[in-house]
Amino acid sequence: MSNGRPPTSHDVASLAGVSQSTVSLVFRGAASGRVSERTQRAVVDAARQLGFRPNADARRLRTGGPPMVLIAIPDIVNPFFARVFTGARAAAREAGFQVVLSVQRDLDSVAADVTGQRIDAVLACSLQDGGRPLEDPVPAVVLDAEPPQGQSSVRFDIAPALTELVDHLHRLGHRSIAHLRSEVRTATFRERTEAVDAACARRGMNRMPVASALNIDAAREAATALLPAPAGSGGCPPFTAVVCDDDVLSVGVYKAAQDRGLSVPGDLSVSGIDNVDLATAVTPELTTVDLPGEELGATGMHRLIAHLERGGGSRGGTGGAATTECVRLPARLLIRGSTAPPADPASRG
Amino acid sequence: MSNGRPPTSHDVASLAGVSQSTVSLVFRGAASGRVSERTQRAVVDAARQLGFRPNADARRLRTGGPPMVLIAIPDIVNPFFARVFTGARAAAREAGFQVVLSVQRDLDSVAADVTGQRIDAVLACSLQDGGRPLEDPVPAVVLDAEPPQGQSSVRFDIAPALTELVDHLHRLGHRSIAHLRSEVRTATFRERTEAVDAACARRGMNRMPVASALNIDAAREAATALLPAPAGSGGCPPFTAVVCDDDVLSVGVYKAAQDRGLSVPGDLSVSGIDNVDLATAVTPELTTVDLPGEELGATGMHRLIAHLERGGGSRGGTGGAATTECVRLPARLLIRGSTAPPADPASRG
DNA sequence: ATGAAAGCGCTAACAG
DNA sequence: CTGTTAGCGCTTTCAT
Repeated sequence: MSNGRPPTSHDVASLAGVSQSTVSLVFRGAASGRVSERTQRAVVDAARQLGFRPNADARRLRTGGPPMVLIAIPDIVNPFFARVFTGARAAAREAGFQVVLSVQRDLDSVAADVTGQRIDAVLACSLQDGGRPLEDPVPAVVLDAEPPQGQSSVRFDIAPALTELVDHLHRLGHRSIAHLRSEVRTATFRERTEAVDAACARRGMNRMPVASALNIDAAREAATALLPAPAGSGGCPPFTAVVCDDDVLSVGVYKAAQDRGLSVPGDLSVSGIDNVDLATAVTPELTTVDLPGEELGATGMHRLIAHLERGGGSRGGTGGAATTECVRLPARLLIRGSTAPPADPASRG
Repeated sequence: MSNGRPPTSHDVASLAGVSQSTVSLVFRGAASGRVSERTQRAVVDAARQLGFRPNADARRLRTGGPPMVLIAIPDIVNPFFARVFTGARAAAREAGFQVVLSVQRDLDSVAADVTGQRIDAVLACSLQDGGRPLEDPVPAVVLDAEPPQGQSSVRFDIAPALTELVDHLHRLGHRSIAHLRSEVRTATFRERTEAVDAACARRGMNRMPVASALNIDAAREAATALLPAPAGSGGCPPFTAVVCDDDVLSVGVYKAAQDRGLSVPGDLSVSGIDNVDLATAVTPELTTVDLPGEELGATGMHRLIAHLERGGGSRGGTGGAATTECVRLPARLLIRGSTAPPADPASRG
C-alpha cells in the first residue's frame, strides 16, 4: 500500500475528503471554532491511518521558528562541562532560544555534527586549539579557550588563585613541588602552567613538571613513576606537594601515593583544579580551585545573545572591531584537607 | 542599510549581477567546471558582503537530508548516561543517522526541547515513569525504563548481580544490612529494591531500607542519621553492610562512616551500582555492579534503526504487535575492596 | 557557462 | 465553517 515517501498533508486531505488547508488548520491547533468537530475527527483519523507527521522543515521554512543556538562541549563525562552547559542552556532558554548540544572535541566535528541544521549562533566551550574559525559567518562566542579569530571569549582568570595556592604552600614550608600537567594542548592548560611556573619562580621554589592524559589511570601511572620506590628504599620524594591541573589528575596522585604507602596530606600535599564531585569524594577532601562553570556558560550565552540582538549577523562594513571582547571570570581557591606542611621540612637538606 | 530579514540567495544574485540559480550552484559546491572562476568570486564576495547563509530549512525541504534521531538522557552530570549516549551515538553515526541530544528528565520537556525539529526517531534513556507516550507516531525505543506504551525497550538484568551480592555478603557472615535507595521513582530503582528484598528474604537476612536523593550530600546525611552517634556512645550500627542503589550514594555512605569514625570495610561493607569513576576514586575501591552503558545505548540504537529500516513508520493496520520487544542486558558484579566480614559477628547477639 | 521556471510541504491571508 | 491562492528559500531540470 504505502508509497515510498512519507505522507503529506495533501494525502491526508484527500483521504479525509477535505482540503489541504483544513488539514493544516487542524495540525496547527488552530482548528477550534473554525473546523467542525466531525471534520477534525476525520482529519485526525486519516492522519493516523497514514502515519502522517507534519514536515518540520516545510513548516519552519514558512514560519521561521525560534532562533537556534548551538552549544558545543568537548566531553560529556566531565562534570565541569556539564555545569557550563547547564548555565548556558538556562540563559538561552530564558531568552527564547532553542538549544542544540554537540559533544565534540574540535570545531570541524561540531560542524559535521550539525550539517544541514539551522544554527543561528554558536557557543563553543574549551575547543581544541588551532581549529580554524568557522567558515560560516555565524556569530560565535568562545568559552575557556583562545578565540580563533576576532571572536569574543569568556575565560577564567586562574593565575591569581594558582599564585595564592603556591604562596600558601610556600607559607606552610613547602619548597619543592611537582606540577602534574595535562597533555591536552589548550590555552587554559598553557595558562595554568605559566601561572604555576611564575608563582614558583617568584618564591624561589623548585618545580618539577610532568604531563599526563586527563584520566585517573594515566595520572596514577605518571605519579607513581615520580614517587619513590616502595617501602624500604629509604626515599622521600624530591618534592612535598603535587599541584595538579585538574581534579581528575589529583585523584590519580592520591591513588599513587597510596600505592607507595605515602599519606596525603601527611607526606604529600595534593591540589587540583575544577572542584568537581570527585574533589569532595576523596579522603581527605581535595584542595582545589573552583571554576564557576555555570557562570561561564551563562555569561557566554548572554554575550552571544546581546551580540545577536544588536544585529550581529556580521553585516557589511559595519566596523565590527569593538565586538571582540574577552571577559575573565574569577576562579576561587578552596583550601581543604589536603594542604599541610611537609612531613620533614629538612627533607631536601 | 540592512533590511530586517536575513539575506537570501536572490539578494546575493542581484548584488553579484547573476541569477539566483548560479548562487545556488556555488553554495552547493557544484560550481566547479560549470561556473566561471570570475563569476564564482563575484558570488562569494557578494555573499560575504551581505552576510549570506543558505537557509538550512529551505535546503532540507528540497533535498530531504539525512534522517535524524533524538537521544534523550535525563542528566548530563552522571557518567553513566554519558556512556549510554556515547554508545548510542556511535551506532547512529555508523548507520548514517544524524544525532541530536536532549538532556531532560521527562518526555514532555524533551518534546519541548525539540519542537519544530525534524526528528525521525527517538531513543529515550531512563525517563521518569508515568510520562505518557509521545503523541506523535515517532518510532521510539526506551532504555533502562518501563516502556510507556507498546514500545520496545532495552534494559538491564540487575537482579542476578544483586542476588549474587547479597549472597556474597551472607557468605561473609553479614546478617543485617541497610539498603540505601534512590528517591527517584523509576522502574530501574524499583527493580533494584525488589531484587535486594527478595535476596535478603531468601537468605533470611535483616534489611533496613532508607531513601535518599541521588547526590553525595543527601546520601551522606541519610547515612549519618542511620549510623550510631559519635565515639563513646558504645554502639555499633544495627547492620554491618550498606547496599546502595547507586555509586553516588555509596560515596555519601563512605563520608558518613568517616564522620562517625567507622572504617570501611572494617566496620561497614559498602556497595554501589553503576561502576562510574567515583567507584575507583574512593578508598577502598567500591564493590559495585557494572552496568554496560555503552552497550545499552548501542543495542537500543540498533533496534531503533532496524525498526526504522523495515518501515517502522507505524503504517496503518500492519499488525504492529510483534514489534514490542524487551531485551535485557546482563549486569556484572564487581567485588572490590569494600566487601569484608563484619567487625564483630556477634554484634546483634 | 548561465538563466528561467517548477516545485519541495507547509502556513496564512483571503474568499466564499 | 471550508477552499483557493500565493508564497517561504532553496534545488534542480531544461533551455539557452
